[in-house]
Amino acid sequence: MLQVTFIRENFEKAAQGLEKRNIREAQSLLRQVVQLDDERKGIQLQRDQLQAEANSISKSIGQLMRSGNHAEAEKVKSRTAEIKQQTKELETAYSEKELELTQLLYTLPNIPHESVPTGKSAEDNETIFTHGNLPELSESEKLPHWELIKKYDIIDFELGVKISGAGFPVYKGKGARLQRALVNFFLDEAQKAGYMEIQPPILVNEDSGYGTGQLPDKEGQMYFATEDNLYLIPTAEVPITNIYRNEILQEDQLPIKNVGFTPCFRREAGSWGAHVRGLNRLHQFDKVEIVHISRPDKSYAALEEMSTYVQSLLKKLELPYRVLRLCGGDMGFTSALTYDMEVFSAAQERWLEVSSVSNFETYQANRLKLRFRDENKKTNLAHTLNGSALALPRIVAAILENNQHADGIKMPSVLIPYLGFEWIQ
RNA sequence: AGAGAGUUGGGUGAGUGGCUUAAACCAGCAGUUUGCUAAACUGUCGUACGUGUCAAAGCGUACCGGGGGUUCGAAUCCCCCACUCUCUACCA
Repeated sequence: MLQVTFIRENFEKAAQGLEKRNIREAQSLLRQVVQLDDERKGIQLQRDQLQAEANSISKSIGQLMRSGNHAEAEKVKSRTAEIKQQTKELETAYSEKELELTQLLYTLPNIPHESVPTGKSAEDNETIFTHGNLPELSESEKLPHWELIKKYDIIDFELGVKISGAGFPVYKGKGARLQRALVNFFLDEAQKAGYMEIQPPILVNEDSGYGTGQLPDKEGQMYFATEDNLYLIPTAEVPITNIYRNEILQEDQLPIKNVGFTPCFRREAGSWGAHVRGLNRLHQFDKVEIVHISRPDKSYAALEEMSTYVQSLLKKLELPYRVLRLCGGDMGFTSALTYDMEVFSAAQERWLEVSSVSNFETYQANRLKLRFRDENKKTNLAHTLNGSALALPRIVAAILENNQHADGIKMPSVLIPYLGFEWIQ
């Protein structure tokens, strides 16, 4: 969530930022924040002073008791009743005010970076880079991936329905090998690029959900194990970033670069439609995720590094792609700047999002209490960033569609050492 | 899953209702001494919010696994929860 001190010191900038996200009444919402915080401070001052008085009375009672002056002690005691009552009231008022403030802050998204274009929807996103030529398939060799996987019997949706339900495909034979090859390729590349590999839990507790911002708003998106109060992760971002929750890092530990492979689980309630056939949207899918923890002054350089890295993967896989800078209306709630990487899927003739790389600045770190100690030994909130590198299903869809021939599908050469075969036939 | 024992600062670890402002030691940091290293000595050493200030120092409040309660006063007593260890059971 946003920091109140930031809002106080950058009121106009914050208001303009929220307006870029099409939030009406941004000024008035921010004024409310400042006012609630003022009220909170006022109550805290009264409460603390009263508490100080109570503490000193208690101490004097202790001294009287020790010196055996019980009568005097009893006398002083009687005076504490009123203070106690008042303290209790102030304590309650303080908690209420703090809760009210927090709840208001939870409703405010991150302030977009100045380079974020204004806009309402995905149509207003800015294409900043395009790479590769769009493949031209003949009409006879233009099967969408949901037909190709049947033709070659490599991914089975019906079987998934039998075992689990819609959106839980079963990967078979060369389909399963392709999954494993991609995961290993992505992890090896990340290691070469200086990332430390993490294998995190894929069930997380409530605190972790709040830390990275999935809670309180998006609990409907996560599967929940009620018996144990644990959520199935929607992305490895959650467990990996929460490693650093409530930590004060030393400056020489930064930047932190982690990579993790996990399955991801999303309920996707109510988001099914014409465009989500086949591998385009699933309840369970595999993803390799990269996470950076950075000094504030280095975080945008880190974002560019991540973007370049993700693009290098797409180039090696020989997939045509484009990079979008998301507009204010399409950007995720917690992000300050997001690049989406989309690959072209030749039979569907659509761009598919395969990675989303974001800088959250201090928005997550504030909830996470993720700080670092700077050269003056002061603690500051760190910046968190993450991105997919990469999400598998749509990559698989594009590889299958773009490389299809009449007699089989040719695998990208970079994967062949991992696969042990060149063609799916 | 059952029984028992635990959870105190970066680490070890004392502390069963008020001289605890959480001892002591180790590690860390700064300094003194010193051919160098080591050692010794001195000092310092938590977080958050508030207050104060140009900034700071200082001061106040809270925090001893988390939450609630008893009390004038809680690390200490009571209740709930989480986690750790040991034994038993089970299991890959």
